[in-house]
Amino acid sequence: MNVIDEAGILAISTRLQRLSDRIRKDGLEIYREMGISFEPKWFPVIYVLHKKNVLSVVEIANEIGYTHPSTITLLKELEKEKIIRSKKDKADERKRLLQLSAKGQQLIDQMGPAWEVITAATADLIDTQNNLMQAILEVEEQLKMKSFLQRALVLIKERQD
Amino acid sequence: MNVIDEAGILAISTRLQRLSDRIRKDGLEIYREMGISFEPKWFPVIYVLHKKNVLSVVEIANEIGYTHPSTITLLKELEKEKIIRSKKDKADERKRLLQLSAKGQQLIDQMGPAWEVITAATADLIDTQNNLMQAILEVEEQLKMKSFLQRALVLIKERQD
DNA sequence: TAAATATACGTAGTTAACTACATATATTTG
DNA sequence: CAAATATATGTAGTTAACTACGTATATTTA
Repeated sequence: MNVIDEAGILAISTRLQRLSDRIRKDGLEIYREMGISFEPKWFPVIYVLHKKNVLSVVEIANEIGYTHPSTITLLKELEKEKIIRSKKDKADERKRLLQLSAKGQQLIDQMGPAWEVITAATADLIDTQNNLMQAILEVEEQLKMKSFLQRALVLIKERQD
Repeated sequence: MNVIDEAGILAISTRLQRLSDRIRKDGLEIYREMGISFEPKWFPVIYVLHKKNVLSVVEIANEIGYTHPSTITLLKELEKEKIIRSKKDKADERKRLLQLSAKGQQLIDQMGPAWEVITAATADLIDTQNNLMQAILEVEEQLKMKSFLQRALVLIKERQD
């Protein structure tokens, strides 16, 4: 990956994705290694239901930052696995409310130690001069202030003058 | 995305992907804004052929860090767009050699300014206390020394003792 | 309060990467 | 030098996200 490495900042999106992928793949292995039948892609949904108890489809989607169709696909899988269950909201018939099942609760208990391991291993991995997690947080702050596109548009405008 | 944000380091893979996606989408807009008909996903291939002139399929795949089937799909698209062309390697009949076409070269010339803008806008975006590009480089170095999985396995082993 | 709009959920199809497998040519080895 | 192995390319099918669009219910407004 010589050339992409040389391209540096210009290929930052590709690099971020590559890194994400690598970490996710190893994440799957870690769960396996610890005897937990769990897919990393389920993490956001499981985690949010663990923290918030009962949420609707769109609420979950917003919390985890996915679109609702993607979320629905995940929810279907998790319901099939009997990790979560759903019921209609009586107050608002449009809504479907999701929560962890007993099996899901058990899974959470099992996952506690795995999460500790993953957290510690990640902390170990990113403990460098420029901390990756901090960098992500800082860039997300920057994006809140001004999007990447807006920054570029300013530069394009400057060039035209 | 409150909860995922709170999960912090535990959801780092999700965060990296989200960031990559956001930058890529704005990247597409930047090219459009500058009147260049170009998709960000083509970048790695175009860039490597710009730098190295003539390469085989697998050489390109290795350079850009994708699998060869993914690379073949990209090459097909680019050939259809007449941005690159290919010929058999006479010395090794298994190989197909790729290079930029005249149209591809023109595209490169057009893209120079866009790359400058993207580079500058990215530099602006990630110029925070913990520099994202540096953090990526450092983590990649860490991974070379010891994979994420290996780090986790050490911790799992410690727990068992 | 009927009509217009907004919200919640769902389905269908797309995208951009992947893995697994197949085939052709080249290289190495018994 | 024939057989085994390695390399290069290609195809088929999968995955995990997406966008676009449709329907049902709730809310707002003329």
